[in-house]
Amino acid sequence: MHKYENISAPVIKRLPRYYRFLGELLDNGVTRISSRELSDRMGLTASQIRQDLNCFGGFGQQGYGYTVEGLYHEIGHILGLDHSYPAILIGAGNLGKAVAVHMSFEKRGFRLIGIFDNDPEKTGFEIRGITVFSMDQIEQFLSNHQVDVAILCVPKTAAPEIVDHLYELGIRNYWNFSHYDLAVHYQDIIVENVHLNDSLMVLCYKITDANEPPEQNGKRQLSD
Amino acid sequence: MHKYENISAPVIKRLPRYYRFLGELLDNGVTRISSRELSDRMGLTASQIRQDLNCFGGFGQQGYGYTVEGLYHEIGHILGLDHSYPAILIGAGNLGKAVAVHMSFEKRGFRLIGIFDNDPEKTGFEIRGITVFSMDQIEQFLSNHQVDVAILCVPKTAAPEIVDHLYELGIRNYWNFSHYDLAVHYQDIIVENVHLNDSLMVLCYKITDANEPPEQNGKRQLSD
DNA sequence: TAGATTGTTAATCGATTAACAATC
DNA sequence: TAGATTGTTAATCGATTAACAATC
Repeated sequence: MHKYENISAPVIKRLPRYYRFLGELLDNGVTRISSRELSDRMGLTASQIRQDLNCFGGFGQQGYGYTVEGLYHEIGHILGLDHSYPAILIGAGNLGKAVAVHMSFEKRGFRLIGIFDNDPEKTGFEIRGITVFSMDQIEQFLSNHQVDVAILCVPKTAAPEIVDHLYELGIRNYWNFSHYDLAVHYQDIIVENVHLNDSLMVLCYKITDANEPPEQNGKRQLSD
Repeated sequence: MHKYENISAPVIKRLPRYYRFLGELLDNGVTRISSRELSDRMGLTASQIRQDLNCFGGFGQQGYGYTVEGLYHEIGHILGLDHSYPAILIGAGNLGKAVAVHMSFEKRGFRLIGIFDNDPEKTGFEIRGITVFSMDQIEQFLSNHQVDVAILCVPKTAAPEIVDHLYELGIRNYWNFSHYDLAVHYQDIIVENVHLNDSLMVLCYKITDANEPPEQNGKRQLSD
């Protein structure tokens, strides 16, 4: 099914955005679209869209373009959204709670089946219909449930020990909100990082750079 | 002060990570470090570190390396963390609340001075010592307070109208958690996106691709 | 001084854009 | 058939890596 080797990171990162735009078009009742038209709406080149799509196969038709619905589902399939990887959330603080309540895991290839926290004050409560358990109970939980992914919403300081434990118990896929650099410490794992602090600092850079320009020249840098 | 033009997006995105690692070294009492040593710890090349840093100036010393503390502060300054840009948060749902409570704005060049939400059920409460106001009160608030940044934690459906309003009131910098594509609609703004759904889908891709390999070959793709 | 490591130039690699033949 | 638009190859552009002279 998935036979895609050597797809570059930039291409992979663009897929969700294609998916989003195609979903909107679908909602608006648009049935077909050319790479040119899509590129105009998304603010990139038609060439890039065609190159990106052709990493995975020829989904279009010469002289016609792409079927919106077809392409939408193809990309969803490429992304693997038709899976339902069982995931557990570690850390039921503000961020963890927000992630648990906020995300549509089911539409994104996952399902949340467990929530754990070290703090006794936080255990026992229900979030999204899931009871928050103590970290001590993870091992037992994992022996009863297949778990593919751990979502790390713990402070950096707590992360090393927790990950060490999870790794030992066989978890190899991580959605990492902590600022612990997982990939540096473990080689055979899959990590997707969400570093909010980093993002905020990048924003700070952009604002600072735009507002304190060199004397002769007030150009903006519109990167990303 | 900030005289950095044409710094590429990849370089800018790496700066927070340098800052993070140097902060750790500083905490651990390390006083000097070579590009080689740092590259080993971070999992990239020494060449890249030297190239990146030399976009902004020569912070090292031949034969010695870099002073950890000096470089840490230099990068903090490059990022603009010594600012205190006043920011308002739009949307006090789970995500907005988490962002408000969770982030150390002061360490990242910002300060949170206002929170707004459309839902009357959410207004009146205090989050992080800040009373949540109704969206109707934004205009008045902005006439009394300098605000540089809006943090958008609103649903995609609500975003266009809200941004239209904020833009009209002069807000040009956005930390965007909504899935509304700001940059496509407004050209003269600065946006830093946090698209959690996109990140989750990228994780889904990576897992799917690693677990359903081609017949003859189970190579992993360790991108990013 | 000799050793180490930077700053910087040159070489390589990869990603994006342009062009166009294939074809619906 | 003629027009349109893809899939794909070639050209360009940019980012990363390697090399080395400068220098602390």
